[in-house]
Amino acid sequence: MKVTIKETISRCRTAGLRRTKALEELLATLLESPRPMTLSELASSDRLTEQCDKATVFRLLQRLTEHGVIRRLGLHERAAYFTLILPGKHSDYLICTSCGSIEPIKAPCPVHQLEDEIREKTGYKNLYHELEFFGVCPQCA
Amino acid sequence: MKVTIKETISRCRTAGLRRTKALEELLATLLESPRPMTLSELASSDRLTEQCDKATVFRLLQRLTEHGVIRRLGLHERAAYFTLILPGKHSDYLICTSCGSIEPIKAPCPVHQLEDEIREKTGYKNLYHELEFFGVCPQCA
DNA sequence: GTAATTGCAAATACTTTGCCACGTA
DNA sequence: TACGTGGCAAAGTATTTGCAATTAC
Repeated sequence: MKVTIKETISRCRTAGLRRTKALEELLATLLESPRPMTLSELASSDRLTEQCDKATVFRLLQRLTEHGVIRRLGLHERAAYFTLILPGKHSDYLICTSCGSIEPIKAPCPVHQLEDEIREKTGYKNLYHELEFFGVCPQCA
Repeated sequence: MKVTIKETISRCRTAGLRRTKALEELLATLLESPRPMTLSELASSDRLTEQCDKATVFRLLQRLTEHGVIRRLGLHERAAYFTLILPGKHSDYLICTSCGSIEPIKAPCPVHQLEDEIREKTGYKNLYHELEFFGVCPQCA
Protein backbone atom coordinates (compact mmCIF):
# COMPACT_ATOMS: atom_id res chain seq x y z
CA MET A 1 0.00 0.00 0.00
CA LYS A 2 1.25 3.38 -0.96
CA VAL A 3 1.82 6.09 1.61
CA THR A 4 -0.43 9.07 0.90
CA ILE A 5 0.21 12.75 1.27
CA LYS A 6 -2.75 12.95 3.56
CA GLU A 7 -1.28 10.46 6.01
CA THR A 8 2.06 12.15 5.91
CA ILE A 9 0.60 15.55 6.60
CA SER A 10 -1.33 14.16 9.48
CA ARG A 11 1.89 12.78 10.95
CA CYS A 12 3.20 16.33 10.80
CA ARG A 13 0.10 17.76 12.41
CA THR A 14 0.44 15.24 15.21
CA ALA A 15 4.01 16.36 15.66
CA GLY A 16 2.69 19.88 16.17
CA LEU A 17 3.53 21.39 12.81
CA ARG A 18 1.20 23.77 11.06
CA ARG A 19 -0.29 22.84 7.77
CA THR A 20 1.15 25.27 5.29
CA LYS A 21 1.34 25.26 1.54
CA ALA A 22 5.08 24.93 1.70
CA LEU A 23 4.85 21.90 3.96
CA GLU A 24 2.36 20.20 1.66
CA GLU A 25 4.43 20.76 -1.44
CA LEU A 26 7.62 19.65 0.25
CA LEU A 27 6.07 16.42 1.45
CA ALA A 28 4.49 15.79 -1.93
CA THR A 29 7.82 16.28 -3.63
CA LEU A 30 9.62 13.90 -1.32
CA LEU A 31 6.85 11.34 -1.59
CA GLU A 32 7.03 11.40 -5.35
CA SER A 33 10.80 11.17 -5.45
CA PRO A 34 12.21 7.67 -5.82
CA ARG A 35 15.43 8.80 -4.23
CA PRO A 36 16.66 11.20 -1.54
CA MET A 37 16.94 14.85 -2.56
CA THR A 38 19.21 17.69 -1.51
CA LEU A 39 18.08 21.03 -0.15
CA SER A 40 18.93 22.70 -3.44
CA GLU A 41 17.11 20.12 -5.50
CA LEU A 42 14.06 20.50 -3.34
CA ALA A 43 14.10 24.28 -3.33
CA SER A 44 14.34 24.40 -7.10
CA SER A 45 11.88 21.61 -7.77
CA ASP A 46 8.74 22.37 -9.75
CA ARG A 47 6.42 22.34 -6.79
CA LEU A 48 8.59 24.38 -4.48
CA THR A 49 10.43 26.88 -6.57
CA GLU A 50 7.37 29.05 -7.03
CA GLN A 51 6.05 28.21 -3.65
CA CYS A 52 8.65 29.34 -1.20
CA ASP A 53 12.11 30.48 -0.34
CA LYS A 54 15.10 28.19 0.06
CA ALA A 55 15.41 29.24 3.69
CA THR A 56 11.89 28.03 4.25
CA VAL A 57 12.67 24.67 2.72
CA PHE A 58 15.76 24.53 4.89
CA ARG A 59 13.81 25.21 8.04
CA LEU A 60 11.10 22.79 7.09
CA LEU A 61 13.65 20.06 6.51
CA GLN A 62 15.14 20.90 9.86
CA ARG A 63 11.84 20.65 11.69
CA LEU A 64 10.78 17.51 9.89
CA THR A 65 14.10 15.90 10.75
CA GLU A 66 13.69 16.83 14.40
CA HIS A 67 10.24 15.31 14.45
CA GLY A 68 11.36 12.13 12.78
CA VAL A 69 9.34 12.57 9.62
CA ILE A 70 12.33 12.71 7.34
CA ARG A 71 15.93 11.67 7.63
CA ARG A 72 19.09 13.38 6.64
CA LEU A 73 21.48 11.09 4.81
CA GLY A 74 25.19 11.25 4.36
CA LEU A 75 26.47 14.47 5.71
CA HIS A 76 25.86 14.73 9.40
CA GLU A 77 28.61 17.01 10.48
CA ARG A 78 28.54 19.15 7.38
CA ALA A 79 32.02 18.03 6.43
CA ALA A 80 33.38 14.98 4.66
CA TYR A 81 35.44 12.43 6.54
CA PHE A 82 38.58 10.83 5.27
CA THR A 83 40.11 7.54 6.24
CA LEU A 84 43.04 5.48 5.07
CA ILE A 85 42.18 2.47 2.99
CA LEU A 86 44.03 -0.33 4.68
CA PRO A 87 44.32 -3.31 2.38
CA GLY A 88 42.16 -6.13 3.63
CA LYS A 89 40.64 -4.00 6.32
CA HIS A 90 37.21 -2.46 6.30
CA SER A 91 35.43 -0.58 8.97
CA ASP A 92 31.88 0.42 9.67
CA TYR A 93 31.11 3.14 12.18
CA LEU A 94 28.88 3.89 15.10
CA ILE A 95 28.13 7.57 15.36
CA CYS A 96 26.38 9.52 18.08
CA THR A 97 23.94 11.99 16.59
CA SER A 98 24.12 14.05 19.75
CA CYS A 99 27.81 14.49 20.54
CA GLY A 100 29.20 13.43 17.18
CA SER A 101 31.52 10.76 18.51
CA ILE A 102 32.59 8.18 15.98
CA GLU A 103 33.84 4.70 16.74
CA PRO A 104 34.68 1.79 14.51
CA ILE A 105 32.49 -1.29 14.83
CA LYS A 106 34.32 -4.46 15.68
CA ALA A 107 31.74 -6.95 14.49
CA PRO A 108 32.27 -8.52 11.07
CA CYS A 109 30.55 -6.65 8.30
CA PRO A 110 27.43 -8.43 7.07
CA VAL A 111 27.31 -6.67 3.75
CA HIS A 112 29.99 -8.32 1.67
CA GLN A 113 27.75 -10.94 0.15
CA LEU A 114 25.20 -8.38 -0.94
CA GLU A 115 28.04 -6.32 -2.34
CA ASP A 116 29.12 -9.23 -4.50
CA GLU A 117 25.59 -9.73 -5.75
CA ILE A 118 25.26 -6.09 -6.67
CA ARG A 119 28.57 -6.13 -8.46
CA GLU A 120 27.40 -9.02 -10.60
CA LYS A 121 23.86 -7.89 -11.24
CA THR A 122 24.39 -4.22 -11.92
CA GLY A 123 27.79 -4.17 -13.57
CA TYR A 124 29.05 -1.36 -11.37
CA LYS A 125 32.82 -1.07 -11.25
CA ASN A 126 35.02 -0.31 -8.24
CA LEU A 127 32.16 -1.10 -5.94
CA TYR A 128 32.50 -0.47 -2.23
CA HIS A 129 30.16 0.43 0.54
CA GLU A 130 29.75 2.61 3.55
CA LEU A 131 27.78 1.44 6.52
CA GLU A 132 27.11 3.75 9.40
CA PHE A 133 24.98 3.31 12.46
CA PHE A 134 23.55 6.41 14.05
CA GLY A 135 22.03 6.79 17.47
CA VAL A 136 22.34 8.52 20.80
CA CYS A 137 25.17 7.16 22.92
CA PRO A 138 24.67 6.25 26.59
CA GLN A 139 26.53 9.37 27.76
CA CYS A 140 24.22 11.65 25.83
CA ALA A 141 21.03 9.75 26.65
CA MET B 1 50.15 -6.75 12.04
CA LYS B 2 50.04 -3.00 12.13
CA VAL B 3 50.31 -0.95 8.96
CA THR B 4 53.40 1.24 9.12
CA ILE B 5 53.95 4.74 7.88
CA LYS B 6 56.78 3.44 5.79
CA GLU B 7 54.56 1.05 3.86
CA THR B 8 51.93 3.68 3.39
CA ILE B 9 54.39 6.18 2.04
CA SER B 10 55.72 3.61 -0.32
CA ARG B 11 52.19 3.01 -1.64
CA CYS B 12 52.09 6.72 -2.38
CA ARG B 13 55.45 6.67 -4.08
CA THR B 14 54.29 3.80 -6.24
CA ALA B 15 51.25 5.85 -7.15
CA GLY B 16 53.62 8.55 -8.38
CA LEU B 17 53.37 10.99 -5.51
CA ARG B 18 56.37 12.82 -4.20
CA ARG B 19 57.56 12.30 -0.69
CA THR B 20 57.04 15.57 1.09
CA LYS B 21 56.89 16.53 4.73
CA ALA B 22 53.21 17.37 4.41
CA LEU B 23 52.43 13.97 2.92
CA GLU B 24 54.27 12.17 5.69
CA GLU B 25 52.56 14.08 8.44
CA LEU B 26 49.15 13.66 6.87
CA LEU B 27 49.56 9.92 6.53
CA ALA B 28 50.94 9.63 10.06
CA THR B 29 47.96 11.54 11.39
CA LEU B 30 45.45 9.36 9.59
CA LEU B 31 47.27 6.19 10.59
CA GLU B 32 47.19 7.20 14.23
CA SER B 33 43.55 8.19 14.15
CA PRO B 34 41.14 5.48 15.23
CA ARG B 35 38.39 7.17 13.23
CA PRO B 36 37.94 9.14 10.01
CA MET B 37 38.85 12.81 10.15
CA THR B 38 37.59 15.89 8.34
CA LEU B 39 39.68 18.30 6.34
CA SER B 40 39.46 20.87 9.11
CA GLU B 41 40.42 18.40 11.79
CA LEU B 42 43.39 17.30 9.77
CA ALA B 43 44.53 20.81 8.90
CA SER B 44 44.40 21.87 12.52
CA SER B 45 45.86 18.69 13.96
CA ASP B 46 49.11 18.86 15.90
CA ARG B 47 51.24 17.42 13.17
CA LEU B 48 49.81 19.45 10.33
CA THR B 49 48.85 22.83 11.69
CA GLU B 50 52.46 24.00 11.82
CA GLN B 51 53.39 21.98 8.82
CA CYS B 52 51.25 23.27 6.01
CA ASP B 53 48.31 25.20 4.68
CA LYS B 54 44.75 23.94 4.63
CA ALA B 55 44.74 24.11 0.86
CA THR B 56 47.69 21.77 0.81
CA VAL B 57 45.91 19.27 3.01
CA PHE B 58 42.90 19.59 0.73
CA ARG B 59 44.92 18.86 -2.37
CA LEU B 60 46.73 16.01 -0.70
CA LEU B 61 43.45 14.44 0.31
CA GLN B 62 42.26 14.90 -3.22
CA ARG B 63 45.31 13.19 -4.72
CA LEU B 64 45.30 10.39 -2.20
CA THR B 65 41.64 9.76 -2.87
CA GLU B 66 42.24 9.63 -6.61
CA HIS B 67 45.03 7.14 -6.11
CA GLY B 68 42.98 4.97 -3.83
CA VAL B 69 45.09 5.45 -0.73
CA ILE B 70 42.34 7.07 1.27
CA ARG B 71 38.58 7.19 1.00
CA ARG B 72 36.16 9.99 1.40
CA LEU B 73 33.20 9.04 3.55
CA GLY B 74 29.73 10.40 3.72
CA LEU B 75 29.46 13.43 1.59
CA HIS B 76 30.05 12.65 -2.04
CA GLU B 77 28.05 15.32 -3.72
CA ARG B 78 28.89 17.93 -1.16
CA ALA B 79 25.30 18.26 -0.05
CA ALA B 80 23.13 16.34 2.37
CA TYR B 81 20.25 14.25 1.11
CA PHE B 82 16.83 14.07 2.63
CA THR B 83 14.31 11.31 2.43
CA LEU B 84 10.96 10.61 4.02
CA ILE B 85 10.93 8.03 6.74
CA LEU B 86 8.23 5.64 5.70
CA PRO B 87 7.16 3.48 8.61
CA GLY B 88 8.26 -0.09 8.04
CA LYS B 89 10.23 0.79 4.97
CA HIS B 90 13.95 1.14 4.73
CA SER B 91 16.14 1.71 1.74
CA ASP B 92 19.78 1.37 0.95
CA TYR B 93 21.29 3.09 -2.07
CA LEU B 94 23.52 2.45 -5.01
CA ILE B 95 25.35 5.58 -6.04
CA CYS B 96 27.52 6.27 -9.05
CA THR B 97 30.66 8.13 -8.05
CA SER B 98 31.00 9.42 -11.57
CA CYS B 99 27.59 10.81 -12.57
CA GLY B 100 26.09 10.97 -9.10
CA SER B 101 23.00 8.93 -9.91
CA ILE B 102 21.27 7.40 -6.92
CA GLU B 103 18.99 4.41 -6.96
CA PRO B 104 17.37 2.46 -4.18
CA ILE B 105 18.48 -1.15 -3.74
CA LYS B 106 15.74 -3.69 -3.93
CA ALA B 107 17.47 -6.56 -2.14
CA PRO B 108 16.61 -7.09 1.51
CA CYS B 109 18.92 -5.27 3.86
CA PRO B 110 21.38 -7.62 5.54
CA VAL B 111 22.15 -5.31 8.39
CA HIS B 112 19.18 -5.55 10.70
CA GLN B 113 20.53 -8.35 12.82
CA LEU B 114 23.78 -6.53 13.42
CA GLU B 115 21.76 -3.44 14.24
CA ASP B 116 19.91 -5.34 16.95
CA GLU B 117 23.16 -6.62 18.40
CA ILE B 118 24.62 -3.15 18.50
CA ARG B 119 21.54 -1.78 20.16
CA GLU B 120 21.83 -4.36 22.92
CA LYS B 121 25.56 -4.26 23.42
CA THR B 122 26.20 -0.54 23.27
CA GLY B 123 23.05 0.90 24.75
CA TYR B 124 22.65 3.43 21.94
CA LYS B 125 19.14 4.85 21.61
CA ASN B 126 17.20 5.59 18.43
CA LEU B 127 19.57 3.47 16.46
CA TYR B 128 19.34 3.36 12.69
CA HIS B 129 21.76 2.85 9.88
CA GLU B 130 22.72 4.09 6.47
CA LEU B 131 24.13 1.74 3.91
CA GLU B 132 25.38 3.03 0.63
CA PHE B 133 27.16 1.29 -2.20
CA PHE B 134 29.41 3.39 -4.36
CA GLY B 135 30.84 2.52 -7.72
CA VAL B 136 30.97 3.50 -11.36
CA CYS B 137 27.77 2.68 -13.22
CA PRO B 138 27.84 0.90 -16.59
CA GLN B 139 26.98 4.10 -18.47
CA CYS B 140 29.96 5.93 -17.01
CA ALA B 141 32.37 3.02 -17.27
C1' DG C 1 -5.04 37.23 19.22
C1' DT C 2 -0.89 34.62 19.58
C1' DA C 3 2.70 31.86 18.39
C1' DA C 4 4.50 29.45 14.51
C1' DT C 5 6.07 30.23 9.96
C1' DT C 6 7.97 32.81 6.04
C1' DG C 7 10.80 35.92 2.92
C1' DC C 8 14.67 38.48 2.17
C1' DA C 9 19.16 39.55 2.98
C1' DA C 10 23.25 38.76 5.26
C1' DA C 11 26.47 35.83 7.71
C1' DT C 12 28.87 31.26 8.24
C1' DA C 13 31.05 27.16 7.05
C1' DC C 14 33.48 24.33 4.21
C1' DT C 15 35.48 23.52 -0.16
C1' DT C 16 37.89 24.68 -4.27
C1' DT C 17 40.89 27.32 -7.46
C1' DG C 18 44.56 30.80 -9.40
C1' DC C 19 48.98 32.07 -9.46
C1' DC C 20 53.52 32.18 -8.53
C1' DA C 21 57.30 30.36 -5.55
C1' DC C 22 59.57 26.23 -4.11
C1' DG C 23 61.43 21.46 -3.60
C1' DT C 24 61.78 16.66 -5.08
C1' DA C 25 63.36 13.45 -8.36
C1' DT D 1 66.23 21.22 -14.88
C1' DA D 2 61.37 20.05 -14.93
C1' DC D 3 57.32 19.14 -13.11
C1' DG D 4 54.87 18.00 -9.06
C1' DT D 5 53.82 20.46 -4.80
C1' DG D 6 53.05 24.31 -1.52
C1' DG D 7 51.46 28.95 0.34
C1' DC D 8 48.43 32.70 0.27
C1' DA D 9 44.49 34.88 -1.01
C1' DA D 10 40.22 34.93 -3.22
C1' DA D 11 36.16 32.75 -5.18
C1' DG D 12 32.57 29.24 -5.13
C1' DT D 13 28.92 26.44 -3.15
C1' DA D 14 25.99 25.04 0.57
C1' DT D 15 24.18 25.96 4.95
C1' DT D 16 22.43 28.76 8.61
C1' DT D 17 20.58 32.90 11.05
C1' DG D 18 18.26 37.77 12.13
C1' DC D 19 14.36 40.23 11.88
C1' DA D 20 10.18 42.08 10.46
C1' DA D 21 5.95 40.64 8.09
C1' DT D 22 2.59 37.11 7.54
C1' DT D 23 -0.41 33.23 8.47
C1' DA D 24 -2.38 29.09 10.72
C1' DC D 25 -4.96 27.82 14.54
